[in-house]
Amino acid sequence: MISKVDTGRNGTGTLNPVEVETIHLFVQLSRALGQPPSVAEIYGLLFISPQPLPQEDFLQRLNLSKGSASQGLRYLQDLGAVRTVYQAGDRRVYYEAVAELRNLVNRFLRQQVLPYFEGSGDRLNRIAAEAKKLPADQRDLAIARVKMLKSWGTRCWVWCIPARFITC
Amino acid sequence: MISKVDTGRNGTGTLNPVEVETIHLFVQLSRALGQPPSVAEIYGLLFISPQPLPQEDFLQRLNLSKGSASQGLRYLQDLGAVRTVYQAGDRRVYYEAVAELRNLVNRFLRQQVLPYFEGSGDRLNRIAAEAKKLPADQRDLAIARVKMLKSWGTRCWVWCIPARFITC
DNA sequence: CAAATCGCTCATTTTTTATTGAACTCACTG
DNA sequence: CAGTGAGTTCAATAAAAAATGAGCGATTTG
Repeated sequence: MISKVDTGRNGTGTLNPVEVETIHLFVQLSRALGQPPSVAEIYGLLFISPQPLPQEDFLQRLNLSKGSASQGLRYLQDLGAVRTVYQAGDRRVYYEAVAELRNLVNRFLRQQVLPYFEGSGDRLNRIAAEAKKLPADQRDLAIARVKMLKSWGTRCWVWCIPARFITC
Repeated sequence: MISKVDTGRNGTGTLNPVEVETIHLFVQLSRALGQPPSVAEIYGLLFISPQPLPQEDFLQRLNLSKGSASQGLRYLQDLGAVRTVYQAGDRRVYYEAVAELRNLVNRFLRQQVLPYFEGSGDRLNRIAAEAKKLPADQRDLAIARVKMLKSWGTRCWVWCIPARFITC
């Protein structure tokens, strides 16, 4: 991946130095955040592209397989990091990056993190119930910790997601 | 891992239900954040423990290997998620969880994320320099995007890290 | 309607990551 | 100073994750 490089405009199957470096940055970042490299490559390329790109571009310019491109784009779309654009007279679906940090962080927290604190199964409430049954020397701390975990869930919202963004 | 369960106080080699559930929650969370399960298990157990624990406890109660416990604890300590406690009359090192969300997030951002935006190699400045050489139709967007990436680095600080925490 | 295009799915393969445990160091202890 | 316990390191192994691509179905085109 990220093998072909040229120095001028991006002909088919090539990446210019700015694209290479940008993609590389996203790939590195993705490691820290536990995201697959192929997804980072896709987002990186879109992030630096002046115009929307069809799937084909990812296959050719990033040397991705059809599967990776398809799944990666879907994942990014679900995450709200990418949106589709319809191009007149072209059957293919074009993609463009949604390049707003706040938006990205919000959605990441909402979709990947919050569920564990507010899962429909209400795991935290179950833990709290169990905690009350513990022997005295463990109970107090356990109850306090569970309360703390609940507050973490709440804090995610308060912290990063201004009211105008809460639409779901 | 997380195999032995009992319902009373935690004898050697066992985990009570609250511990199991808490650990499980952290293990799940760790997936979303790209952290190894063994690290999550260690942190989860410490998080819910009323008193500091020595390495031995992780070997026995979580069934971890010496290597995992040692490396995991070190990793958590480097991250500032765990601190050591000295226990009178015991040669072993005891650990306790640092359970402050802000602290954890700060350190994670500072250590795992920020470096890519402010690396000593100044990757972003190199990208910016390259961007200026691009043909007109790509240059403007590229320059804007690089500026945006720089602002992301800055935003990390402004966002989550009140001045009183910046001590390094 | 046959042929071509686009893109998805998912079983398999490849690659990466995490875990293990034997061998070691260091510091105490009797 | 031999023996023991705590803890680390790191090469080997096991486990998990990511990537691949053949095989589909759906849609368009001539």
